Amino acid sequence: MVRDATANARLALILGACKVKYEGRAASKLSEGERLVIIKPDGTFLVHQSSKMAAINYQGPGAAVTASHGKNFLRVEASRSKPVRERIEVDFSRVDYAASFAMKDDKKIHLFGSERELSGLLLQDLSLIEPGLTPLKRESVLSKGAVDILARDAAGSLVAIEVKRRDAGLAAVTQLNRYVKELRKRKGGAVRGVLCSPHITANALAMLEQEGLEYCKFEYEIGNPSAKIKGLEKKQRILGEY
Amino acid sequence: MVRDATANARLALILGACKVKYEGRAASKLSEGERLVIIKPDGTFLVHQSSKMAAINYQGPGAAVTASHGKNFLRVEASRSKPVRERIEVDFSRVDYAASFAMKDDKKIHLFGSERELSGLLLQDLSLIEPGLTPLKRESVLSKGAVDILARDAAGSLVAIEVKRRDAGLAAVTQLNRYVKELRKRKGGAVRGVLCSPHITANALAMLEQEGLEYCKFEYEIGNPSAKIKGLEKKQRILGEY
DNA sequence: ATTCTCAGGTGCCTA
DNA sequence: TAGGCACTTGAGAAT
Repeated sequence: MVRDATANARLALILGACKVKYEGRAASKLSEGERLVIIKPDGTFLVHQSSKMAAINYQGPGAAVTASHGKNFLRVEASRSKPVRERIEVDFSRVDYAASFAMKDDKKIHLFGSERELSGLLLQDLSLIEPGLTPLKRESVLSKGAVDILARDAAGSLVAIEVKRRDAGLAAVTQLNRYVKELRKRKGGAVRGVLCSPHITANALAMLEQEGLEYCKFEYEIGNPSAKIKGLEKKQRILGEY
Repeated sequence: MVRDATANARLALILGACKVKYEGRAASKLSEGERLVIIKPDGTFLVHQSSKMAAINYQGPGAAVTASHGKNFLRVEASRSKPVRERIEVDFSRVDYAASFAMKDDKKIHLFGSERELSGLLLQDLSLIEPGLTPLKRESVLSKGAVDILARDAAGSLVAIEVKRRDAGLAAVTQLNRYVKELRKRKGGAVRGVLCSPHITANALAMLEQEGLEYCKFEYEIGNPSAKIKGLEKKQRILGEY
């Protein structure tokens, strides 16, 4: 069944008691228990336990799957050579269910409320952040990463805006700081940095202020087929250093 | 079947043609196609397409699953209220397979080669990084995050060591930089920062050097039941600023 | 409950 | 291919 499934790009399901061994980027051992093994038409190989979202062992698209069996056991293996040589070995002592299915699905998901979408909404009306802001560029690529929004303020300063769809933490602040520093070095002149998110952690806010960056809180509502910026609240700072 | 499975903490599998709608932290729509729906005993709800590792729609442990049907359709819903109110709706126009299974598995995976393990190995012999290093603390907690290893060098300087099990990028450098800056502020005196990883990106190395931090490359081998540090190669720097 | 970091992260996109 | 980053990130640990 497994051989037929992999040969004909069908979905294979195996449920039963098994041990699992993995060696590759890391290594793992999982002693006997009941698990669900999923082999997708594209070679994706998943071993699921009875709880949690993530597969406990896995192999990405393109894995080579082989199966062998004796009188009282079934062994299924999955291996690939990229990103490194990896191998999963599943040894079933008992199979409760095994079958394969054709599975046709070329549909792509439409996701609303992504950071990219929010960034686009903000770009359409930068006055929400501050009056007098003129949009310059979206996703402006620097040598290290890309600024979500690049704008110019009423005083002529460059403004780098980083958007986060959820909590902004320390990483968001250092990320923005990197962009601002590179822009100052490359373009010279005054460059401001504004972090926009629905929430920021206390540590992140402290660091942000210490670095001379600014924060702008916003809320959004996920409607259909899009998201809406509901409100903005600017954390005002005295910008003496500019 | 679904009701029985959720009531008795059994695994349920449904395979068929369906549309999927999601609304919660974000929102999504997926038009008709053949998918595999997995409902785990703990409430985990997964919708898998025919390719890729990740579930295209999902709900974590604790989701409430309900099912309803008419003559020509089956609707399965999953919802939860944390972290926010969320809901997935799967509408089947055709069911190819549906069944539930008991699934007992309390085994925990043993993983080898984690960052924590590597960090522990390095701690056991810091001379691998540099002669004269004395271990002070593992996972030393600062106000913002925790340093992997804290040590003192031959000259009496504090050394913050950040370990990455694979590629170190810009984020790793800013992370280490944060720790070093906080240690300098809190403890005063000379504080060095060393990033240890098997690989570092060119940008990250440039930034690291510009910030006055150091890099130490290492390789490791995943044996069984553990990992071994194979070799280390120190990127020497003149530390005039200390 | 908040915040932080790791993950065999995965997946996406761009130079 | 390499690198930078978002993700309905998930999951765990510490405060």
